[in-house]
Amino acid sequence: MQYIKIKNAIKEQIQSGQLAAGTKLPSERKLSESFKTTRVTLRESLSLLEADGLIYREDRRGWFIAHQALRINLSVPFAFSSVAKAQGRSTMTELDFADSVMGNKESTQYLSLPPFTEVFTFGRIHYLDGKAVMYAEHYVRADRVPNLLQYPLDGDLSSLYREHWQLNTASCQYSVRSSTFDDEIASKIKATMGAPALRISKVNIDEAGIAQEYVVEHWRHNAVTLDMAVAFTAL
Amino acid sequence: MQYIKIKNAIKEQIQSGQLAAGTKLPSERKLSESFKTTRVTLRESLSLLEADGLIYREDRRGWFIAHQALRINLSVPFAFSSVAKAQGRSTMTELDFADSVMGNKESTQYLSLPPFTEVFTFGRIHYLDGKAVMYAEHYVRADRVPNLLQYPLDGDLSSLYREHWQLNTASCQYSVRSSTFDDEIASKIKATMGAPALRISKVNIDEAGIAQEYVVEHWRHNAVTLDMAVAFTAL
DNA sequence: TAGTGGTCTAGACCACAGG
DNA sequence: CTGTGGTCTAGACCACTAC
Repeated sequence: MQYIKIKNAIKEQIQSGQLAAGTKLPSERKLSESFKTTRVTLRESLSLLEADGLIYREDRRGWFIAHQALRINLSVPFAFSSVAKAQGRSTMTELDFADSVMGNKESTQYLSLPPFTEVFTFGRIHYLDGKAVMYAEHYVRADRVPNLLQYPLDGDLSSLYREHWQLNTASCQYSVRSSTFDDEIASKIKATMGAPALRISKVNIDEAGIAQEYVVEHWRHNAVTLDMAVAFTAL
Repeated sequence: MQYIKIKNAIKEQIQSGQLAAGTKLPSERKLSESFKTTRVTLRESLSLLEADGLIYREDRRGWFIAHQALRINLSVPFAFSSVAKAQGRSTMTELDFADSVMGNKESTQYLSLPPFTEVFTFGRIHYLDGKAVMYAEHYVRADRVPNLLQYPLDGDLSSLYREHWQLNTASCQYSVRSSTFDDEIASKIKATMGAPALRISKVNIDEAGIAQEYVVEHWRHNAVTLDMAVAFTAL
């Protein structure tokens, strides 16, 4: 099981702090040579480290030392950028597309809308320390946010909703599961198809109990740790 | 990219409902032959399907069609067995080990204990529909549950704590992240080392706000989906 | 243009599972 | 004992990245 040994050797190098996050590893050919093995075996080690979250890859660009995971506390309302800033990380958000469409099955279901209702949908790419770590698909009830698409969609959305339409999120419903990147999303965040991902879906509900936005976030699996506090009401 | 095509072919077979959950796939050699490729490429496809959660493997036994994920709602107190039963699934819990030790760094930290405090620790293997899906490590303040180790530890723990020591969990702190199985845990649940996993850590806190138990759950990544509802107090 | 990662082939040996 | 999955070798070609 030399691929285990290789994995551990690389792991030690990383954890000893020799290598800064974001550093590119040597090429697979060089690594396989220095470990006296073949690329196939070496890639086995790299895949393990990727699954472990210690390294990640950018499609056709190579392997890089992973950054520390961002910690997100789901128990409080949060904006990606402010959470990151509080942890000393830099962020950027990029609008991928925006459109007005007939709601699909998922969005109408989560937003409790009748079929064929208009929804605004848009996709955003989120960067952490210069690296794309998450892709978010948004679905918003069109009747609640008229002309949404005329506003800038690459900033803090909750502020936008509040300022222009007096909408606040009073509660959220989350669903979290492990998944992988499909072809389309992988290419948007320069990941490889099939790479491990964390899928977080979120329904934002206003004070009146009406679901107004449905978001599906696709995270590079090692980029985030979710925290939450739950208080049980007396039974 | 034939491994994509093979992946999709197998995926279709599974999703068309031809194959029941838990069914073993044909051997890798047979599959690679019928897809006219090599085992290396075929295993690439299988790995993708594993990451996708459609199949899983048991070490050296082969590949199996995955069951549907268990949905767990973290917002309410729950027992593994009752949640599963409500979803029509059968469960079993097995005690792996139980011991009294000096708390390690992690457990003393999460339980807010001074160093060198005694804690009870035990491990449990959780089965869903006959398959091992999760391994849980428990750390409990010894002073709160005297003689804990003399009681049966393969049942519902919250009932046990309540009946014998009048302990209730009033709130929980969760932390969720993607990870992989290490050698030890993999072998306990017959997974393979490095297979994708979901790591859920939980601190149970009583009515007085004292942390009494720290639990780390290691889930086969496709075996569970986490739901939660969060209400934000007015700001 | 040179080198890289992504993909693929055609074998091989071993330890373990299951009969 | 047979067949299986786990591991490994020594190549190869292509499309893309980085220069």
